[in-house]
Amino acid sequence: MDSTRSLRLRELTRYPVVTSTHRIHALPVYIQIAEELRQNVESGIYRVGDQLPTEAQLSDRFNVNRHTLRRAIAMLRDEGLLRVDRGRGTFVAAKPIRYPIGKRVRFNEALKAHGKEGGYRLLRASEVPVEGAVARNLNLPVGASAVVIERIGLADGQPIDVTNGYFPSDRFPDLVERAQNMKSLSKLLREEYDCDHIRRSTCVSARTVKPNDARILGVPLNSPILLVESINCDRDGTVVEYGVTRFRGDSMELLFTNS
Amino acid sequence: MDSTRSLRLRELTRYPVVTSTHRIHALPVYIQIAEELRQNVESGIYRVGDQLPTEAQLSDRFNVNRHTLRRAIAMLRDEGLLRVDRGRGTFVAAKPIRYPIGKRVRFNEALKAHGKEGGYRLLRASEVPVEGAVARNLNLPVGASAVVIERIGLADGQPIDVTNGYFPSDRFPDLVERAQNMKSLSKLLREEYDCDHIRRSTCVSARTVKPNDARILGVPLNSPILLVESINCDRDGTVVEYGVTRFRGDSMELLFTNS
DNA sequence: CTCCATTTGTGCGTATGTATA
DNA sequence: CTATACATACGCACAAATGGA
Repeated sequence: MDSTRSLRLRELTRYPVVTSTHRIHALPVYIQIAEELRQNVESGIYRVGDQLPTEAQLSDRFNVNRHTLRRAIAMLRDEGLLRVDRGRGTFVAAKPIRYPIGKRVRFNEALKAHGKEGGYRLLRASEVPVEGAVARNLNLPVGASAVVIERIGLADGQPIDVTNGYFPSDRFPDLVERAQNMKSLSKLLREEYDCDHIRRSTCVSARTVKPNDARILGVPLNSPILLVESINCDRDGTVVEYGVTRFRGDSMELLFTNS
Repeated sequence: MDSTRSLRLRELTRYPVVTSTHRIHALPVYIQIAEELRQNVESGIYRVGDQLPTEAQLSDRFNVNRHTLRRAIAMLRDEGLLRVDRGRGTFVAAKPIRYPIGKRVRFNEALKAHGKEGGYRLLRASEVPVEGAVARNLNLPVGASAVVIERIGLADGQPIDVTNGYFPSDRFPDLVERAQNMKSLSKLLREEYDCDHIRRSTCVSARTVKPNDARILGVPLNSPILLVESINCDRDGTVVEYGVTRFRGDSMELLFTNS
């Protein structure tokens, strides 16, 4: 049998009709199938969360052995397009939220670009004495006072990240009280404290989630997270926030562009 | 017993002498101890890889209960400064390599800044037909030819990352052959192909390592990695490389700055 | 709870086309 | 040319997980 034949598609009406205008001949069949399925997802035939036909059905539709089809599925699973649940089926994976990192901190805007409703849930707002990395990055002596604001970032109600933001107490008087009912932190800083809140540096590494964060984010233990340390400044360059954010690794991408 | 007393240090000559100029009074003892130890590490009294005194010795030195000392150790362990091996001891953890992400791709320079010798090991250089994300990002039709260069990034001989770089074949003729004995990829592109290799965008997410990468990087399965997709352009803005890099999460930080 | 159908995961054997020495 | 190694594809069987009766 010819192992590099092109696809012979048995086009069943029950399944999305496949375009046959751009037939590919030289590529392995499993890659051709992956491309077909990718197109099906990108063109909206299968939408996020949808269950794909079973492996048996798909291998029938593409007229290939189940192994061949599984290899195509595996490719798309590896690149994050599909999610395969043993015993349940194959589903279109939720696209990771792409968060562009620029000078401004625009979390809600990034979510809206994905058609999601952003939001925060305040866990804690209190004054603490600074130490370690917090003291160092805020340029405060150890033991000085800072306001820590711990909050969960939500996308359509689902937890996406946990952030501990540290603000120098003397720059932001009464921040603890004012943070209680805020809707947007950027807005609060801008309107109440005349602070522009510009991102100076962002340091990214990968870790495994800690038990407490796993509980908050609703992910299993040993899940990967993006650990992001950000230093945000005022217009005059003084540091106004040292933030430590733990993003869910599976549903978040940080995009840095050189415009 | 006063839980917020300051440190009363029994300064033993066997241990590094502690500065007593900046006595702190209001902070919890375990934080004061953590600050002391952090200072000890930062000032070079304990160096990377050194074993700290045992918990018993340290609790004796700081005149506190072992539980109090352990809490200080835990803080420093959680923030990555120390590494605690059950049954062996406590050690100063290797500092993560901070890799500044700018317009230019300067991996070796980043390593030299950490006093490490950079290097590459070529795993594969071959021509492949493109599909999926590679085709999309290189703006090539599915099935077109690209050169894939798979290489391990080394710091002092230790694997730090695995990168698959995809280059359009027609822009880089004979790249497969020329890549065999190259020392620097940037240099090769610049000198042989008159290509400037400027970073356009960098997309970061966190994943768990795949078995093959775990073997290459020498990390256990389920370790977190930084998955970095980068798109690099020529002077004229055409895409010349689509790269997928998997960094060890524990020993690498990516630093993005808004200059 | 057990039982069972459905669905994905894994292993082995076979065959063929492609690339290389 | 042969010999070898590798990638691709198919067929069959069973294990493991899920979910409903």
